[in-house]
Amino acid sequence: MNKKLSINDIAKELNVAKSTVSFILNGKAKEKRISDELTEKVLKFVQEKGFQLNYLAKSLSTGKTKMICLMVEKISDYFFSHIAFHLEALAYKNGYKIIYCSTENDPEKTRQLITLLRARHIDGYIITPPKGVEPEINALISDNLPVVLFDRYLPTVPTDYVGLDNYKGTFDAAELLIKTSAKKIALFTLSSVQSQMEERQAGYLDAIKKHNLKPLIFKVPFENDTDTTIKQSIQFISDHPGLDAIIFATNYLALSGIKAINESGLNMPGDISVIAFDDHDVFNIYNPSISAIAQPLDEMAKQLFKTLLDKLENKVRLKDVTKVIIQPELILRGSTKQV
Amino acid sequence: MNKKLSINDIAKELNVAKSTVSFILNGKAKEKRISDELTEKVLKFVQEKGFQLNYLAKSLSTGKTKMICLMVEKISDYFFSHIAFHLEALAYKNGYKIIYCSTENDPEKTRQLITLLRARHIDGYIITPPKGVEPEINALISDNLPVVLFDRYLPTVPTDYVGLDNYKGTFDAAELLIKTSAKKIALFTLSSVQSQMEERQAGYLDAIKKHNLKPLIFKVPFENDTDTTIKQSIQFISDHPGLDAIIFATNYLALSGIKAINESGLNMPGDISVIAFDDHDVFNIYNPSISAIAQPLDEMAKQLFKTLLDKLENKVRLKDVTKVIIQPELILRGSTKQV
DNA sequence: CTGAAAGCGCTTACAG
DNA sequence: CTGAAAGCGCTTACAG
Repeated sequence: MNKKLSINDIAKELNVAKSTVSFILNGKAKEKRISDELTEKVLKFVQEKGFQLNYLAKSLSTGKTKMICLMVEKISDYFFSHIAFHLEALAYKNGYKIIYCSTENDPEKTRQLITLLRARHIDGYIITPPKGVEPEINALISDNLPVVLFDRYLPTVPTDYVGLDNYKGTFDAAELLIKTSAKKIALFTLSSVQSQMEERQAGYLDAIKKHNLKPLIFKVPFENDTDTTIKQSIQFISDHPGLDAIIFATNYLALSGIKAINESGLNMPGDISVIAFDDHDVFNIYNPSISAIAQPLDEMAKQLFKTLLDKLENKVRLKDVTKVIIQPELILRGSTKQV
Repeated sequence: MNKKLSINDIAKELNVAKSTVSFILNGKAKEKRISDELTEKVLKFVQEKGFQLNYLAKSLSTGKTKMICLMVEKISDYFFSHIAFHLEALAYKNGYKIIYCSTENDPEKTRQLITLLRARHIDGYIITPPKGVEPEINALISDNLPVVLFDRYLPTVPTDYVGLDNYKGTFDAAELLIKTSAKKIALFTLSSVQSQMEERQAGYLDAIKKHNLKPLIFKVPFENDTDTTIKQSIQFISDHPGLDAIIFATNYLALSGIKAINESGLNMPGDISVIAFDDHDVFNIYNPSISAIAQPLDEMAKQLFKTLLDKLENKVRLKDVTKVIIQPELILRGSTKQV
């Protein structure tokens, strides 16, 4: 009873050709001019027996695994785990399974992951790439594997990309703060050369410049743990008296920064206004609630999957490069003064 | 150049038997008494060419895919996404890939997922099961597929389980609150029959009973959205004046509840003490910081993977059932009074 | 150590 | 519509 049924068994049992069964199971009955009667009969039998095609065998002969890889910086991050959830629904609806993995922004680890996954014959890749893996990603592309980068891109890799208009996010946030008459606005960001971080910094700088203010940037070392970031944030705040607003370039920097603001005995938004990049469940719960530049997670996942699927199903030619830039949403809450 | 090398090509190129190459690649050179010289030669060639075994073909003939399924309630939940991250490291180190999916606690969806994954010949399953899928999980087990349940279990399914000592978590939390002389302690939990929720409730009830207090339980409907939960929490709090402590049975209930406490104009811990089940990054950041009954994520993932791997590698017989109960850690922070 | 061979369970031209 | 057959790229007894 443990023995799995195969397409062969079915063919024998029903006295039809193996190929006929295969055609019917793949919905090619009409195309192959197989009688409705026979089609019915086979389908019914398969139903009753609870027969499932062996996907391994199918994959081996078709070359398609119907699996995609979701390679993010860290699957436990709020942003990535939510993208994963939305992506899952879309993938499964279209018959795809998702294998996830975390690069931890380490090029060497990322290279190994790509190698491992290639051996598995994954059909397509969604990747938040660290710098330094350009050759490996280009190799995927030149082997005709669809690759969609997201959240950050690599300038020298000509492939699909889905990401936020990061520049607009910080630009608008800075202008909003200026409208609430903030004069000394800092950006807390990462000491990182990732494209999305550079865009966020550029947006901030341009807004500051436009209004003839002085930029003030605190770069948090990428490898910091939370406690260190909090300590350094407290130090920065005390080194810059009169600081009246902070834009945080990521939500976890915001969480540490808010702790630092509290510990410095400052009030939000009375002493200091705050806007965080990337919304987070708790920003709404916090007291005061925290303003945020939100990335529309659902929309982003949709665009990501659509872009990949178009390639997987050959609706778009592999060589055609699609860039989707999603508009951020500035959500004002209690941590910023009213305009 | 795009054509992938196969084991056949290598055999021809090097003028050796295909089987020899296969043996060498699978580390059976010694066992098969193949000369070191030949082994070297093949390995070197493979290195140079960057040859990768086609895993699909290998899987088809061995019946093993070296893939495991992580089926959780919702991959974007803090707890599950962190388990996913820890599990990933362990899995990859051992040559396994992980396919994730979310049951959303829906038995019908879960059944479909199991069917889909079975067709993919996944080697093993880690599942947080909703009630109602007992037959499907039992079917996996009787087909000799390793299944480890976690976070919650199904009493009628005799298989491995890794979970927290939920009872002890709430029991200790309630006793701690009683020590801080709280008299009117409520439990906010879900209207859910999941085992872990029942254990948490039992722990609370027993501690309350032991100290001759009156239990006070608020069951939040499972299908609530956040805003509804907040509103209902505010209502509950106002319906119960003198409430001086709340234990939240999940971290997201705590987040809503804390919002409700704020909006009710109450102070933590002055008016009301709070302890949340499941720690969360932001509990440490919040002002005041929030006490929590922490699940050791790293330890839990380790035990989960070890339990599964023991079965996958036949270190433990399939029929032997392992139950691992992990001790919670009560982390006291600013939201509870000092003892 | 080698080689030929069967088998894993599918798909897909091809001839009828 | 059917059937025989090759092929996908491996693994693994088996005989030498």
